[in-house]
Amino acid sequence: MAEGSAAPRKSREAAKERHRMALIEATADAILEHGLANVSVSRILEHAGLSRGMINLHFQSKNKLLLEVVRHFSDEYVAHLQRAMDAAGPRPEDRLRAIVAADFDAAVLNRRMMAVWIAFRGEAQSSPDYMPFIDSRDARLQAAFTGICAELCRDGPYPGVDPRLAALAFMALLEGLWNDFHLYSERFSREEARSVVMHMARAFFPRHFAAD
Amino acid sequence: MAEGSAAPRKSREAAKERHRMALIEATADAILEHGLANVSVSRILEHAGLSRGMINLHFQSKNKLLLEVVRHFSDEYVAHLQRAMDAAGPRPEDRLRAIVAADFDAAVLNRRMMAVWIAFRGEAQSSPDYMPFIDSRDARLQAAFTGICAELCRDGPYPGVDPRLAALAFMALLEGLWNDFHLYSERFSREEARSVVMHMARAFFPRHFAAD
DNA sequence: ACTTTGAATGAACGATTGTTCATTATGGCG
DNA sequence: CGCCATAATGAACAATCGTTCATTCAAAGT
Repeated sequence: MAEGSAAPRKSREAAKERHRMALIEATADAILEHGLANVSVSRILEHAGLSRGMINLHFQSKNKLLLEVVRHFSDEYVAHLQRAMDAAGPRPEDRLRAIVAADFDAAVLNRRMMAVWIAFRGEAQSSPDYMPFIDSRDARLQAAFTGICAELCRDGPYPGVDPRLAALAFMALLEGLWNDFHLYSERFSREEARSVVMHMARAFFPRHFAAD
Repeated sequence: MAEGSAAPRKSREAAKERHRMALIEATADAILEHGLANVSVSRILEHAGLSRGMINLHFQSKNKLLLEVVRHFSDEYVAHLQRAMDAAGPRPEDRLRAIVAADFDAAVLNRRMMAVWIAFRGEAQSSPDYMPFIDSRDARLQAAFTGICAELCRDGPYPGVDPRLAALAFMALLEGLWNDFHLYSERFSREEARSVVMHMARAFFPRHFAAD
C-alpha cells in the first residue's frame, strides 16, 4: 500500500525497472492494437509515453525487446500454471480439473496475452529465438497431462484408452480452444470451453468425471 | 499438355494471371521465410523475380495483395474440404473420417500454408478484413461436425454425449493439432495426429469407431 | 506492315523505419 | 550543498519502406 503504483518516491533502480516493464506492456498493447507486423518503435513509445531512446537504452534493440516480451508472457503463464498445480490435490482427476481451470483463467487467457502469443507463433518458423518461449506451454503441459492420464488409466481401468494419445488430445484441445478465444473473444465463453474439455474427459474416463 | 506451365506461348491475359498468382505464391514464400512482420514489397518481388511496380499494378497496394493471399489459401482450403466431403459416403462415421483425413492432407496442412494461416490469425484482432477468410475453417467445419455428431448420437444411442459439445471438441482438436504441426513440422506425424482424433472419436462414439 | 493497347519496367519520391549519441536532468552520496 | 553517476531525452542519421509514373516493350487488331 505504502508504495502504490503511482507513488512518486522510488529508488532510481526501481524507476528503471518500472520503465522496463512499461515498455514490455506497451509493446503488448501495440501488438494487440496494430498487429505485430505494424508495431514500430514509434508506436510502442506512443503507448508507453516514453521518449525515443528508451528502447535502445533498456533493451539494445527493438528485436531484443520483442524477445523479452515473449519471455515475459511465457514466464507469467508458466508461473500461473505451476501455482495452480501446486495448489491442486494429489488425485489425478483433481489435477486435471485444476489445469483446465487455470488454463482458462483470465489471468492468462485474455485478449492481449493471446494476441502476443499468436503473433509470435506466426514468426516461429522464421525466428527460432522465439521457440523456447512459445514452446513452454506444450513442454510442461504435456508432461503433466501424460502423467495424469497414465494414473487415471491405472485407476480406471480403461483398457481402451491410450494415455499418451489422450494426453495429446487434451493438449490439442486446450490449444484449439485458446485459438477460439483469440478469434471470437466476445462470443467465447470460458464456461463453455471448460465444459467441452470436461466432456471429453468424461468420454475418456467416465468413472472419474461422471459429475462434470 | 499443349500448354504446359513452362510453355512460352500464352495469351496476354494468361500471362497476366500467371504473374498475379506468382505474386501470391511469392508472398506466401516470403511469409514462411521471413515472417509476416518482415515481409516487404522488395522481399516479395525478390521471391517472385518480378519488377518493382508489379504489386501496385496487379493489386493496388501491398495490403490488398496480402488480403488476396489469405483469400487464396482460404479458398483452396474450403475447396479441398468440400471435395473430400462430397466424395465421402452418406454414413456419418465415414464423413467424419473423410474430414479428418482431408484436414491432415499435405495439400492443406503444409509448412507454407500454416505459416500464412497463423500469420494472418495473429493480425485478426487488428485487421478485421482478414476475418472472413481466417474464419472460413471454423464456420464450415462447425456445421459439418455438428451434423455428424447429432446423427451419431441418434444412431448410438449415446445418452451421455452432447453433440454440440462433441462437435466443438473435434473442431478445437483439429485446430490444436494444426498448431502442433506448425510448431513442430519435422517431428509431427500425420498418422499420429489422425490417431489422436480417432481416439477421441472412439471415446465419444465407441460403437461407430471401434475399429479405429 | 503498321497502329493500337495495355502490360511491364525501374528510377525517383516523400515518409517512416530502427538506431545513435551529444546533451540534459536528477537521484544518491560524501 | 555540491558532485558524481547514470537515467532519460530527442534531434539527426542512413536505410528501407510503399507508392508513383514516365517510359519501354510486345502482343493483338487492322
